[in-house]
Amino acid sequence: MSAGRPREFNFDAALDSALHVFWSKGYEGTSLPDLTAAMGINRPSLYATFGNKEELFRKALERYAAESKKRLDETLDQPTAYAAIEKLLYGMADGSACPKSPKGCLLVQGALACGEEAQPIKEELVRRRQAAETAMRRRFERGIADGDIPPTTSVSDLARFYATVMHGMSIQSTGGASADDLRGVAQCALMAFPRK
Amino acid sequence: MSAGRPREFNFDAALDSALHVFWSKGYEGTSLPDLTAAMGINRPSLYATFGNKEELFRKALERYAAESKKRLDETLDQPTAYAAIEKLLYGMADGSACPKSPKGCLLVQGALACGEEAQPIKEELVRRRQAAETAMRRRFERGIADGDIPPTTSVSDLARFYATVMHGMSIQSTGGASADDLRGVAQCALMAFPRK
DNA sequence: CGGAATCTGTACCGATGAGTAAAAAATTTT
DNA sequence: AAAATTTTTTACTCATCGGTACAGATTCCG
Repeated sequence: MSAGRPREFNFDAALDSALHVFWSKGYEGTSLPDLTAAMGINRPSLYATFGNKEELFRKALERYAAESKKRLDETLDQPTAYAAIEKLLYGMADGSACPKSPKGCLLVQGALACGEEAQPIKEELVRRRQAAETAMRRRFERGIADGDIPPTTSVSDLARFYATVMHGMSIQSTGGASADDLRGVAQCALMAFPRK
Repeated sequence: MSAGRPREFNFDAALDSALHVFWSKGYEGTSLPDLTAAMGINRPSLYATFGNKEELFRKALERYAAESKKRLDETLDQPTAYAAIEKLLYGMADGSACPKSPKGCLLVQGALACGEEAQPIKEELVRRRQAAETAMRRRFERGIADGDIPPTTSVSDLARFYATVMHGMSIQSTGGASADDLRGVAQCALMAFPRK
């Protein structure tokens, strides 16, 4: 153990609390008092441990994205591309019902339209959404290689389409859509999957 | 003409400027200096003419929604439900390319995740998105009556699906997607349209 | 011409925003 | 037991936020 007074809060738990606040209120909608209250620490502790508001957001985002990417990769690892996207969409529909997590996806809710000060955050989220879309596209490329997607299919269009649906589901979720509503959306979206 | 010193700015032009700022920065991301600068008026004039920030947003939203609803109704008025949704989706894809308008849809960008103070705005936007979805559902109901949609189709699921796609397109647009990218999304989405 | 009415401009208000200085408290090392 | 180190706490700074008071300017109506 290092010298000095030990910190009285749990790093990961506090970061998780911060994540939840950012997730539900967005970057701009979250104030420092919001954060310190949820994290159960006072301001100087926050600054000493996590840096300023933007750095804290990035750390929380990193945590979210790591977990998120893990689940995405697991979910996409199905025998066929169709099964992969099916599981992804229904997983998102059911995940949005979970009452302990804020509605929607942090990559969408975090900072969509914002003032100039939050612009770097917005751009970071754009990059992360791009990365998710790319992961889907790669899965579709494999689908073509595996022969379960017609080879003439534009995988970038298809990936962009399903990314779009998922972003839209995030909006629907914050708008009050139920898990059942979202399953209906998922079902419709699957009808667009290319067939030979 | 009424008595008193005449106002030196154009009401509609100023409201349009405010709309553009809210549209690109969101409700929370927009400050009063942002607004007064864009509108070319000073603060007391803004308050006297449009009320406070929230009322100004509502007036701008009303303007946006009126125009938006007009276009929606026109677009949906096609011989078949398929033609209607096709025109709607491609119209949105092309509309997002227009460089004089901010990216995305105000109903999505305006206030998605926000602090408690902006909550009423967020809820208002949810209602307006609902209204658009309802308009689409009604068009699909007509499609069933007209016999150009299979009668077993769940029109509420279908309307929610296309609403979801459009919300997602709004996200994609702010993320830098081109009109061509969005046309690809529209094309995929149309593949989900029910066929007998 | 003289109010009455309305808009413009400056200058301000209190509240809240993010961020920090500095002393007190708790622990390890010497 | 004393020194060094790190965290906590309180209290503060300065900028910006939304919103307004008030005086000066410009018009209409009598």
